[in-house]
Amino acid sequence: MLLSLIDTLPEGAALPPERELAVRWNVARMTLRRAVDELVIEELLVRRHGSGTYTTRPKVARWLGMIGFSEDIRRRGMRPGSKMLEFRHQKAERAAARRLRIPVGDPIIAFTRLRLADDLPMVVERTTMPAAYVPGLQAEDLNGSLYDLLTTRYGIDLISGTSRLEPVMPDAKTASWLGIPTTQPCLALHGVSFDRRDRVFEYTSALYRGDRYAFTTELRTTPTPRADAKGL
Amino acid sequence: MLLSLIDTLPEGAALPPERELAVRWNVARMTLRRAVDELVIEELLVRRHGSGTYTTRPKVARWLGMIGFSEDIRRRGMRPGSKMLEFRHQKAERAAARRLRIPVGDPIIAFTRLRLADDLPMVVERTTMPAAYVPGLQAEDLNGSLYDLLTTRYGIDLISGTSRLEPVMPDAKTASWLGIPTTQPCLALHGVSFDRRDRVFEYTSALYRGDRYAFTTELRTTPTPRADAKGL
DNA sequence: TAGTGGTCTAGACCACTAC
DNA sequence: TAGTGGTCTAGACCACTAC
Repeated sequence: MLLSLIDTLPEGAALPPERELAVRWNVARMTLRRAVDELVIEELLVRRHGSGTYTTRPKVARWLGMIGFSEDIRRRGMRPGSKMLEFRHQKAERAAARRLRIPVGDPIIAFTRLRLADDLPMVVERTTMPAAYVPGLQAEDLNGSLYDLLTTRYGIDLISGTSRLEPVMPDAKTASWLGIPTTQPCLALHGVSFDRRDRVFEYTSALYRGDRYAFTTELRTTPTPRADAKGL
Repeated sequence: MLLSLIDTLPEGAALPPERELAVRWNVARMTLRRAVDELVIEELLVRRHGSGTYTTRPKVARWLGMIGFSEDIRRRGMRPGSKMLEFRHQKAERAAARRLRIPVGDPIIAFTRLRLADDLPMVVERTTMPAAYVPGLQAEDLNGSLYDLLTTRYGIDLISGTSRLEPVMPDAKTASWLGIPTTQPCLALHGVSFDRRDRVFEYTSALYRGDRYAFTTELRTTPTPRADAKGL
């Protein structure tokens, strides 16, 4: 019954309150909750304490290990935001071409966004991708999750990636965007994402506020290997 | 209470019936069951319908995502090294006791080591563990891999852990150990490791040279949906 | 402060096991 | 068939959200 109900709702919509559903379906609230528990584990629903229970985004493109900023912030119980700082069409110079595995001079799109969580600046993110992969992409399209956009508009799923973390000092411009002094160390994350055809789809360099954004890993040897932050 | 009880039982032993434990601990049976549920998920217990609930037998698997410094350096094709900077027996103050989940005042061992790769300083690592877990441990034993030592001498496998990464500036002493200026940002890694009994076995704080030691992750959405380097 | 999810209770009956 | 885990009930109160 829950699944049928979810089917009738748009993504992100609130379910009726647990008490109401329990009465409607003539079960105890605890019983209803156990059913909801299962769908929460399957990530079809998310609970927000004191607020409600909500449907999630479509399952096709659901990031598992690999999630974007927006989704990650949501899972942390905050509201993601985005502010476009720069958006440009340009030609790939040598470094970009090598990273993206395209010919020098091919058109690329490069943009820089300030990403926020509950309106607080968290990270400055610069993304570069071949223009041919995202025809018609406009700056205005990028005020939310890039991954969602790729999936919904272009039917593209980024299925793997590599990234590297390093500590750096921010330059003056980045520091002012993030609202921190230039003396405060940040975490730089450089990464590439691949799509199903093993194309390098995008290259990202991001500078995170180290004081606000904790990178954590959970490691387990059995039964299902969980993550692999080399160096542990 | 369940964890303590499990500690007293051999592997594969039956727990007392749920109804009995609920009465003994003065909770509703459903409440007890929820606690058992958690340990079943963690694979410390298994249920057998109509029969009972049992402690599990040790797991087969070895290190996957979780490897120590020595092993990691070897995999990178370098020669690991270690230099003891400090080694002390002391009593757990409140913070340490809470982290290690032991009573305040219990004896602990704390040591700080400089770890090298091909004789170059890479990281200053401070480890704290309950003294009772490693009887007879001497500073001289710790010139190599701690994990190897735990396995070979004490028969202990650390099977899971969590860690957190953040960018920090080194203090003067640490900077001089690492051979860097105090103006160069480093990566701090704070982590705990658990053994099979879900005991917190050790707590580590490490400061890595960001310029020499790259933290990388590889993420894949398929086939095993577990990887979870938050923030990627 | 009203409304939401989060947790717990004390009891009932079902399903399965071990004999 | 006695004893075990599995599921459900109807209610209570707590914690958090959104206003």
